[in-house]
Amino acid sequence: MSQHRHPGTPSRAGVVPALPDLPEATVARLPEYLRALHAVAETGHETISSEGLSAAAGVNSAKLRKDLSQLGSYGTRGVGYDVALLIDQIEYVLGLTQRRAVALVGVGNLGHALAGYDGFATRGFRIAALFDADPERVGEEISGLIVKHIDELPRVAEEESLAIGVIATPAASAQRVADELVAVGVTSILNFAPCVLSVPDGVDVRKVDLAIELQILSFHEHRKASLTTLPATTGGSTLTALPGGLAAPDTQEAIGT
Amino acid sequence: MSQHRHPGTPSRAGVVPALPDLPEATVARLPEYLRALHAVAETGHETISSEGLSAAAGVNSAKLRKDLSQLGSYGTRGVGYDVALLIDQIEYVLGLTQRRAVALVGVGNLGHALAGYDGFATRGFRIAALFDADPERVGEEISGLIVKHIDELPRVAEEESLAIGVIATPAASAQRVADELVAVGVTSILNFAPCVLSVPDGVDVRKVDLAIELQILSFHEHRKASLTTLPATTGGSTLTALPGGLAAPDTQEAIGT
DNA sequence: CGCGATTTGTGCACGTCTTCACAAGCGCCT
DNA sequence: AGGCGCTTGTGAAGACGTGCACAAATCGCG
Repeated sequence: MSQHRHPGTPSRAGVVPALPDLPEATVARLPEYLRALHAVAETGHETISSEGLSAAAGVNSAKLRKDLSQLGSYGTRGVGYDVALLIDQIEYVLGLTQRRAVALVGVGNLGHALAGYDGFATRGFRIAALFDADPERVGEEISGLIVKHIDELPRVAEEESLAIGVIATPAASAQRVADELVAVGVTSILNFAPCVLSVPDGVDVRKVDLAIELQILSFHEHRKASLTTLPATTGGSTLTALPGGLAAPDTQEAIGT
Repeated sequence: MSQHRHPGTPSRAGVVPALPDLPEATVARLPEYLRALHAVAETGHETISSEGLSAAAGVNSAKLRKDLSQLGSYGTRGVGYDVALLIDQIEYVLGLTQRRAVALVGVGNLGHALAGYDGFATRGFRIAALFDADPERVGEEISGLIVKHIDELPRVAEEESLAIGVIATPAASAQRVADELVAVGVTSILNFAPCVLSVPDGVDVRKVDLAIELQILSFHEHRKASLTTLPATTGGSTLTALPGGLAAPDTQEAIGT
């Protein structure tokens, strides 16, 4: 949908800087800005201030301005940013002007959901093929796509231009799949398997581990709990507060694999 | 499985520091160390050096040592770290000595997968209840749990001690669900909906946006592509390299909602 | 018992990221 | 035309995170 047509685009509108190497922190926030901008666009506003957009994106307004200024100066002082123009710029910088093909490997529990996740389709990506190593799953249809055997990866990679791969296999298979993806020319991998992948230079890997996210939250829960119970009791009771440490968790049950 | 019994635990073994406020960056890595440690434990090694563990966790060894030193000194110079002891310590710091109950709201595409994800169960969490607002889904059984209507949240929250909530609803419902979770005492939220949540102070929110991860990868793809094509042609051809900018992506199709 | 090999724990320097604060620029109103 | 209010873009300072390099500590062996 190219409904973003900035009204009075002057002659040199749409000029973008020559992909200056943006700070990673900035790159990681651009997609969030983009999402916020689409939301703003739907409300009908044609411009938005850094204050308004930063609120919608959940960041500090100075940080947002600095981030956007790295793309070039697309704001107007006293007015704000042109929503449609900014959307175009960010999409260009992120390389979303073309719909990128993604290969998804592993159609187990999580892979199944990812294959059906419409957020990929609506935000610049197209799942080009589904793969699995389990012969039982090959042939199955998932949201309009037929699951292929992983051995067909090289053939499919030739037909489509596959640059991005998503790994949703068990950890034990992840490294092997990664190697195969790299072998057919994939240079970006999104890894959902709970393990570290080793890849050659030039290949980017991002990892998403759902359990890790919960464990980080668990830490904060633990901290909040120890903050509210410890200072309440002066000497400490439930968890004995010694000058140098707490009672050992030795007797409690440990959790693990 | 409390099979981690460090052999010769001296009298004051297991003493942990009183939850010093660790740097966020360190906290975010501890779960990764924990996962690597479990992997090492399965190989039978009783101790591991910072070099070996850092390789398994995919980080710099100095960083790992500094991280671990913040928990207290649990390594032995010349030897390394006691695997079982370190597992206990990290699990304690992360608050994983108790299996935490988690409420999952939204059993659509993604929520369905999360409900069946065994990584939660094996790494310290228990999905206590599933909720959805759609009456059609209420009553459905997913991996042993019956989906309840979101209105039953307060009742369930009283029975279980719910401190962590996972939101896997569409973005439009996420804020409302967050408010309801906070209302029943949830103080940590893992948000899969592509939107910013506003919550009171003291409530932690972590966000996972699958499309954003892909968009970040897309940026790097874009950059890699412009690096390999641009320097090849001196003056720039495909993407005209002007002193201040490139040709506009104006004519190309924009992607978005 | 002493020595060398090994590995931890950390001081220090460097780079990155964040935030404040404000000058410069823009549009609108009079 | 001029002034006023609003907003961007950025300099500078500080907080934070990273990685090197090395002293201190421990073990094993002769």
